[in-house]
Amino acid sequence: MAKPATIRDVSERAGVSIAVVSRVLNPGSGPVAPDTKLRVQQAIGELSYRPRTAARELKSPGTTTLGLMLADVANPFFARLADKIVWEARARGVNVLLMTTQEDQHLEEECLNTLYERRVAGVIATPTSTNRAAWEKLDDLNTRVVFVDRTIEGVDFADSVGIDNDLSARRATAHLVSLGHTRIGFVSGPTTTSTGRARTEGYRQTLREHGLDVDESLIRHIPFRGDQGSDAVNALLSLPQRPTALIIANTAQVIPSLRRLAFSGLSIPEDLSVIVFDDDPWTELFTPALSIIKQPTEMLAAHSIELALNTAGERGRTNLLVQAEFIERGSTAPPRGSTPPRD
Amino acid sequence: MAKPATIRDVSERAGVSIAVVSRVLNPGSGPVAPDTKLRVQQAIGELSYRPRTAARELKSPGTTTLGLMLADVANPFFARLADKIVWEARARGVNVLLMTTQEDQHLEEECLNTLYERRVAGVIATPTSTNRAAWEKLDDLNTRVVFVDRTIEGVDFADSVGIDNDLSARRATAHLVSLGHTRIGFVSGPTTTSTGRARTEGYRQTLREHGLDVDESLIRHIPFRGDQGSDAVNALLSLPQRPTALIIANTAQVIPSLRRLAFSGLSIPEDLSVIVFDDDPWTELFTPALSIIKQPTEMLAAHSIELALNTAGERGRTNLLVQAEFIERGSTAPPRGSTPPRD
DNA sequence: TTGTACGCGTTATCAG
DNA sequence: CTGATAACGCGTACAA
Repeated sequence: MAKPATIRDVSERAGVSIAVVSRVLNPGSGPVAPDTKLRVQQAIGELSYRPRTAARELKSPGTTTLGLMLADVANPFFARLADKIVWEARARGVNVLLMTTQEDQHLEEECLNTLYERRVAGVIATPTSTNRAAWEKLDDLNTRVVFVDRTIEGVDFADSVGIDNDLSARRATAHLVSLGHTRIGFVSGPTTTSTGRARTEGYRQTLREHGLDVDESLIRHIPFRGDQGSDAVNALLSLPQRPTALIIANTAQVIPSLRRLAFSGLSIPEDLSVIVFDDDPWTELFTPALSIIKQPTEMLAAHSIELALNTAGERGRTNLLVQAEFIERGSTAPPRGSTPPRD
Repeated sequence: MAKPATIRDVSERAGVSIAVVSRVLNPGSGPVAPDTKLRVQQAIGELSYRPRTAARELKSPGTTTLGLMLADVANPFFARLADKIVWEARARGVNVLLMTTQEDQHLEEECLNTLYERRVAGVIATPTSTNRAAWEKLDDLNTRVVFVDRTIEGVDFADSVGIDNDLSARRATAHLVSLGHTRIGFVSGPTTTSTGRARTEGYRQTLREHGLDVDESLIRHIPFRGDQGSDAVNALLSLPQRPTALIIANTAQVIPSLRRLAFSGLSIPEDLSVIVFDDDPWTELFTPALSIIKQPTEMLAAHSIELALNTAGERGRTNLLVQAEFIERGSTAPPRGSTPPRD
């Protein structure tokens, strides 16, 4: 009920001017006599005074807030990312404004505008669309923009941090090929996304390098949101020559895909080898334990923060690719016998 | 590089005063001639002007920001909650400041101070400790405080939203009893938490109502963070008379617990029936599909927001308990044979 | 219908 | 070492 104390209240109580109080509040901004300082601190304590952030921000051009714009926090991968980022940010004394785009261009633009209005110090985002104008305004503000996990083209002032998608897909594919698989289904993200494209490319390349044909009907590009993983798996399993192995390179679709697999009656890995891009702990609890591509969430978070809060250096100059680990568990094995599946 | 336009720049370009621009920006705050309005809007467009949030907040006592203080966003339950809350908040034009306490009193206090300084409109939190002084300062600000999922005592001005923990535990326990189980292990949260206590109480009551003894050695209270679920399960299985059923009422410990179970060689549900408090999609993919207590995340989120943004009504008057659903799947069955386990 | 002038809480400048 | 005062960008009485 009582109005919060202002810097003026403190100054009066301590019998000094507001300037002195400010200097006590921001050490290093000017000299203060030891005993004066003590009086001020006491007054601050008694009034339980706290400087108002809004007023502070009004003066200085920047803020101590970071924008975190993710596609979807319900996705455990993004959730872990958010957790780490919030943690790292806190350690640096900055707060995180969380927004979700739900993979929607329109929402994304709205978020970008809000972030602009709030003059956030930096933005860490999983971009959904090339919203040139909106992104550019942030650049005008000198705001650091860091793309994490994905990238978009046409925004050249943004730094980026992600995993080596191409290499990750290569590893997964090569592993299956080395086991003897020749028909490998591949479920990936939309071709409009950098991750969707890079992973598919790694897959294609690896097959070619091993002298195998690339059967386009084995590749499925599906959205991150929704349940299309189920349909995609269904389609793959209904192929005249069904695949003997499957790579689910769309993390958001792992669960729907596996749900469909469970209904198929196929046993893993005897009938079908499976590798998923997902390092959620439950993948180890699945029967059989799933072979995975594990994304180093902490690394992604740490690098993102570093770039987003780094005032030095040119913007858009850094494009980090951290390696994802392939962990072999029980869901991958040589194809059944050496006879191809009947058609 | 170019400094962002201010309201003054717009007024000059449109050949009007800043007051008029402000009125165009905040419709309803005063009359504006149609053609003037048009000129102003055009100027705004040309300069791509956006009012600065910090300056806005300085005037009005409140803000359009909501504080979301969760224990841990890496926990999928909280992640889904955050996702929904961010979504609902956006729909109401408010932004969400995300913070995590990691179940740490000290961090919690730090967060509360930050939220105070920022004059957030409301706070939705999973409280960790009774930090009377810090919570009270928010109350002085007239800030709505809503506890979600958990509650603490001594903060009587806070509203709360959670599931009916007592009833949920009763349902789970009753189900197992009705199947014929008499020795039911119970893994719950710390006794210092409202959820930990309520769930355990529901369990105890139900056993008593059915004329069964409450064997305290079957009850394990473990922290939310860490991997103690593994040890707890280990201890329960090592009991002279091991339980024939297990309720894991500590969502954060479900995975560690199940991991330990997987090593035990026990088959579910033949050797051990299992019910978990967790509605993550993977619980359905587990073999066998897990019987669960499903928390209605969307409801929790919707109610929380409603309370946190509701300026009307007395604070601390509302304590919502939404029902959690028991979903029977494949992990529960009558105990093996009718003979009690040998001792 | 429009413009002027002030206040919001803080920090920075510059004179004492 | 300290104090008065001018910004910062926006909203809003109040005057024109």
